[in-house]
Amino acid sequence: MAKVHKDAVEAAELLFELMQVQKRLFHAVAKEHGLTPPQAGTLWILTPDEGVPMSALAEQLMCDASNVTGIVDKLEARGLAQRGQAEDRRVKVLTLTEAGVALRVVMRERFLTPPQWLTRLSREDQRALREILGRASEALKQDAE
Amino acid sequence: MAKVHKDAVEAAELLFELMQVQKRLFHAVAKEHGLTPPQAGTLWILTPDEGVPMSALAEQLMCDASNVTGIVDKLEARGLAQRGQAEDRRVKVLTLTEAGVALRVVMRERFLTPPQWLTRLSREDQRALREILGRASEALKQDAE
DNA sequence: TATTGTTATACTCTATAACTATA
DNA sequence: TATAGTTATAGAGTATAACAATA
Repeated sequence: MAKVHKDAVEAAELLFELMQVQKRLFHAVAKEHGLTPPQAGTLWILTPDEGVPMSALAEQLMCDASNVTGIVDKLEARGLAQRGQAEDRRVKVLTLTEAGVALRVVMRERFLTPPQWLTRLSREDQRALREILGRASEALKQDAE
Repeated sequence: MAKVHKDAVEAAELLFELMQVQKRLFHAVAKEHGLTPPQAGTLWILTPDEGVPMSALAEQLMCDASNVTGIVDKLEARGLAQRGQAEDRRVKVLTLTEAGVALRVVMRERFLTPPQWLTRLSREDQRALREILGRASEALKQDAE
């Protein structure tokens, strides 16, 4: 087993700490719009571009497929999302309604506005952070293949 | 309002992506030990050193104080945590049992072992990441004061 | 036969409000 | 009066298992 560098351990701890801050923000933003976290998560996952099968949504929400039925029912009742038919007639694809797209934009803007702990870093730190996380993200995508 | 640099926005997006990976891991680790996420979160928050009031736990778990009662009941039933009396006799302080401390150690080791996307970064990137996140974390603490 | 989504069920989480015991 | 924790209640999330429709 490869030796894990001390910097990696400390970076992981710090990252966990900052994740808590982001999690708190996500809860707050969802609540502002009268959404529960899984409902907000669904709105986050759905794109204006293409439909998402129920099963894919379940995987991304990290829950059983049976739960997705109820969550989507509520979004559909609020007029934010809708079920559609796919080529394979067993599959139902989810899309956002116009209202859903609009709410998604608002939430994303609110949530992706960099938090203060990030904007207060120097320009150089911001740039370095973006580059390093970008490399990490690339490595992650190669794993998935 | 200060201009937000593009690097900050992209870093925030990348951070969100990596958070998903960590969230998935947390769910998995909790499940491995037969704990629900809030139960595992409580085990994470409690320390071997000092007791934590129920209200403080509720704040950290981001839920109403009334929920904490049931969550702690379950941990107590499993012999992982226990309620104790504080000086102010209205307050109940939570502490970990021996078994609770042991399980906490196992979970923390499993969770804080830096993920592959982090360990595969170069030594230089790991060090820079640790330093930058450390500065961000410091700025965060000053906010709280 | 296998897969997708749904339904049924039971348990957990969650917020709100009312209650108790302290302060 | 105010605060910490509990209880009661109702709604939402969750996993498991069984089911219908489709492949």
